[in-house]
Amino acid sequence: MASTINKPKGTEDLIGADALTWSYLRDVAEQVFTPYGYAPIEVPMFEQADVFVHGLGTSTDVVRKEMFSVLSPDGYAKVSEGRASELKADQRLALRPEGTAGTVRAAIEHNLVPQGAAPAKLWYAGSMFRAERPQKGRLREFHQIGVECLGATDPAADAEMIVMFMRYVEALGIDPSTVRLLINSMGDDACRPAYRDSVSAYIRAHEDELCEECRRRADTNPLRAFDCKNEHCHEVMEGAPKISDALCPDCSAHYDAVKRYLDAQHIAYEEDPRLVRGLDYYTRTVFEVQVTDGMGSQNAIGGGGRYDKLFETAGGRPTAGLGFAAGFERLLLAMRACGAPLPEPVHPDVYVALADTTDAGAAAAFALTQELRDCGLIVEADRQGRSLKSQFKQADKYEARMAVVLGP
RNA sequence: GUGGGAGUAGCUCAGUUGGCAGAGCGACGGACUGUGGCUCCGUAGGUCGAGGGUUCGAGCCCCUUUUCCCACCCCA
Repeated sequence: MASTINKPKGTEDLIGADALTWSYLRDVAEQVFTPYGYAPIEVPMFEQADVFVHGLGTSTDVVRKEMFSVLSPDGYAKVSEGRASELKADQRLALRPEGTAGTVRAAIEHNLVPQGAAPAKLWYAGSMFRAERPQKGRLREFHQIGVECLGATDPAADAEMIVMFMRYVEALGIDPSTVRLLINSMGDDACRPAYRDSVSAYIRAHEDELCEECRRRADTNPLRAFDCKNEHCHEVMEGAPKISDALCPDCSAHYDAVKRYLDAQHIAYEEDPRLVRGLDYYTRTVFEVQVTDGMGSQNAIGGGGRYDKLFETAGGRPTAGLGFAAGFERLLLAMRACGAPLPEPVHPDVYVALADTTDAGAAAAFALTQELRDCGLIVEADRQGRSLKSQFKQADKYEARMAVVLGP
């Protein structure tokens, strides 16, 4: 509507049913995750920018062009005076674009995974920020529910997390026939660099057949060429070396074990050698859950994987980790598309209608509404001086179970 | 960041070649009713996203801008 002040592009006011649903998704998450030993954690919505820059990687789109940078007040003063180069690390902040980097920072800072201790299993729900052009299923401030399992190296942890994710999707009532789970292994330090080089070499050998973007990727991020939407690139990349053939023995054994655990739990999955998570911290297992109905072009409702190098990158001691995040807005699209149950607004048990408009009558009605609420009932009453007739209409609109009339 | 579409009443949308700003639903008041729901009568509600231009006259044509939607890209 005509207004001089608009909400920022790509943000959303969560009102009414949507606000209820966000809270519902958190409640269901807590119900599903708690038996797996997960406990809630809340970390800041902004961190020193370096937490994300170093954590996610400087070559990622998220860091290169999607971060909301924030300056501390003294940092802002420096930039205003043209002394941006003098900014200190704690003056360059950023709104969190995802939850893992901040959680790992907190885990290191508070030593959440002491040597020899059991894994720290954490879940969170909150806003994330990425400065992308909004579209269906994609906002600049969006909501994620995420989990991180820190300190577990065993492939059973990977499988357990995937099972837990699928249970969550199921608990939300998303039609399983529209859901598919994609998995892949990205290897580790022992095998990925060599694989990366071989893909890079393959791209150079087929330069004539690939789009400009993919040719550029040969240097920057060759694995991303697998994700190219261009049909012809897609075909050409079919012939590229497969990561599954390039995994080192350890990674291969780990990946096989994950698949065996999933098989044993009858979790259906598709191996997708082209699945490349866009954040640099992933190693070994990566996975993505897609939904086919109602999603527009953003069909991934969630994804994640293992990040065994992130702790070291962030300045901690070597610690294994894995996690996933699911997007609230996308889960909601999927739930709506298949008619999954959504929370509904509550209706009053009682509507107190006032026929006696004397001060004494009003006081009696006021006292009654409070008394009924103190008994645990949901009670509505008119606060606009409506006529009795109008009060009945209101009671009807509220879908109150009964009306109490006070007066002659 | 690059494309395409859109913005008119609370909501969904009409609005012809440029000629008094419209409908349905909703809201509010009333009639009827065994106080609501049905039906009927009535009332209110608009900076036509914003700014500029052309014109005797602009919701309509031109320019600028902004927001939303969809797609690319990327990801949740």
